[in-house]
Amino acid sequence: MYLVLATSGRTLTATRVDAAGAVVGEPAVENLAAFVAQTQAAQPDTRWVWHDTAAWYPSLLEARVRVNRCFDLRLCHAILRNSVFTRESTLARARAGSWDALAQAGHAAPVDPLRPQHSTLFDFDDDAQKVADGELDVLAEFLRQLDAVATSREAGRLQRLLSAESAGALIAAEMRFAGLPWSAQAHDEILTEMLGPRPSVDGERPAKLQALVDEVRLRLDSPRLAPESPAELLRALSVAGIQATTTRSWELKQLKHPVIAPLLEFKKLQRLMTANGWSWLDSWVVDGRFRPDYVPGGVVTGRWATSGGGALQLPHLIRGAVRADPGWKFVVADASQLEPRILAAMAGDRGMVAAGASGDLYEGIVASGAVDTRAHAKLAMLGAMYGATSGESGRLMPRLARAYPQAIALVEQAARAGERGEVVSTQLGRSSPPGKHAAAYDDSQSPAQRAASQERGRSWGRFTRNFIVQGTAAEWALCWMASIRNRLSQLSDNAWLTDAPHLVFFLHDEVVVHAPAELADSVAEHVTAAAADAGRLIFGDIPVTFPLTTAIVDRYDHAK
DNA sequence: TCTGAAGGCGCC
DNA sequence: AAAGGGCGCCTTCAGA
Repeated sequence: MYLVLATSGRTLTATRVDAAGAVVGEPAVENLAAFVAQTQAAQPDTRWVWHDTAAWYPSLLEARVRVNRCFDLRLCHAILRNSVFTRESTLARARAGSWDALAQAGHAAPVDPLRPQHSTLFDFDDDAQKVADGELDVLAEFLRQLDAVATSREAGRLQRLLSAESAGALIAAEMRFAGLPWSAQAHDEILTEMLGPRPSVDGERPAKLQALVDEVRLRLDSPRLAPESPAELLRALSVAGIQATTTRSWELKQLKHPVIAPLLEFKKLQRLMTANGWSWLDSWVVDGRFRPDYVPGGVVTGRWATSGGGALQLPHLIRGAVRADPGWKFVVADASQLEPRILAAMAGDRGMVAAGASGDLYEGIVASGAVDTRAHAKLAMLGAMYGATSGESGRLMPRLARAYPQAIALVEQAARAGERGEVVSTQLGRSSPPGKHAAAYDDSQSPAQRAASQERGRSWGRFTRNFIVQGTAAEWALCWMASIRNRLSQLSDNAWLTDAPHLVFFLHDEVVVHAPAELADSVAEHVTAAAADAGRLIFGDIPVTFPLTTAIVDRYDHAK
């Protein structure tokens, strides 16, 4: 049963819709949170339909009401609009409209971490709500989406994708609500240890950073050098007789000169301070919690993005600041070699699936005799999935193609399709954006123009090659998290979200659950079982395994 | 003085 | 060691 929520003027409407898309009731709603809670108590499998989870759900969570299942029309519209599986649908063939604008806008507005994103449901300053009120017909859009799925030859896959995408939206809102436990004191200790004490004057360098600057200036005989300026640094290096074309660390690493070591150290610490230093701490950690702004579906491949706080780039250097509450633990789990396993399963490559069965896919590839070392196996796989053409990775790739012809053929086909300007799709039916870079042979082009156009085509081919793997891995991760969420809420039997085990962090192929210590073992078992659930949801019963590395720890940096 | 591109680097 | 996919964020720097 679906319940479609919408605002009309200042009133709230709810429309009950059955599985076939027929309207079967319009219950009156006085208080949304109470309505949701009561409805779910009577019918736990109700699926709430709304235009944007990020607009509706935070205020429900503030009222201590969780939603079991939802249908996020904004995210699902973006999928159905592009998918080759719904190409012929009314929804896909319609002219661009306000739902496309909403999907495109995402929720790009920067978020003030000190305040919830939407203080009330009727905050008419919010763009998404304005659109909802003025131009979006929520019920009509929902029926169009149901129709697009029902008329598709791949309705089952799409249903699973839309359901996983929507569950992801709920999880993102819940993780932001709960926050990642963060010790500001531990963070400050890390910074103090590495950089020196926090300067009392703004703009002043911490002692250890200043000492490195002094040493760099001395070694380059350049007393006023500002080493954070690439242009200045390049000039100073040149004067000192060092031939560098850029100031990138990996290029500097090749060079032999007394300035290189302190310079690299300076760059590392400078990066730490500007990206995750004291000012980051001040703006993103409040009351012992880091609340990043996740953006589900923010990447074309279906991966999540973030729009503040940089949660998906959290450096290993500061993960020691992530501390479980007293009496609680973190259950940290990451999927081993997720993308190669996804590729093996998508291609139905029995050899590669078998290579992964023992637990370490790369060792399995070595054991098959295709390459000689684990490092080479990894390099060759990365080359296959990213489209390496040169270097060691490019040289190793052909050996992989001989050993695992089906898996390699799948990514090669995706690359060729992209080069021809065609669309490719993930396992559940998220399609790549239309290609603009089909290699065209035009006699009027100069050889240089033709070469440039071919390179654009190849570049788009590398994108589509990677798209099918990265996108399907993202689907696996969404299914994994959705299953974890379901299992955890059953485990905790109606306890409120943050009083029971709950997801607090997600990083593409890795999750962190914050759990009371006595439940940690049980949570770890459910997280492992959920990985098997995800494999079945996406690939059915083929015998592919998705092993996890799991740890129960007090601090995130102790997980590996 | 503001804005957008580019350099650089963190994560997967 | 560093070619190949996807990002976000901070800084510098050039141009309006």
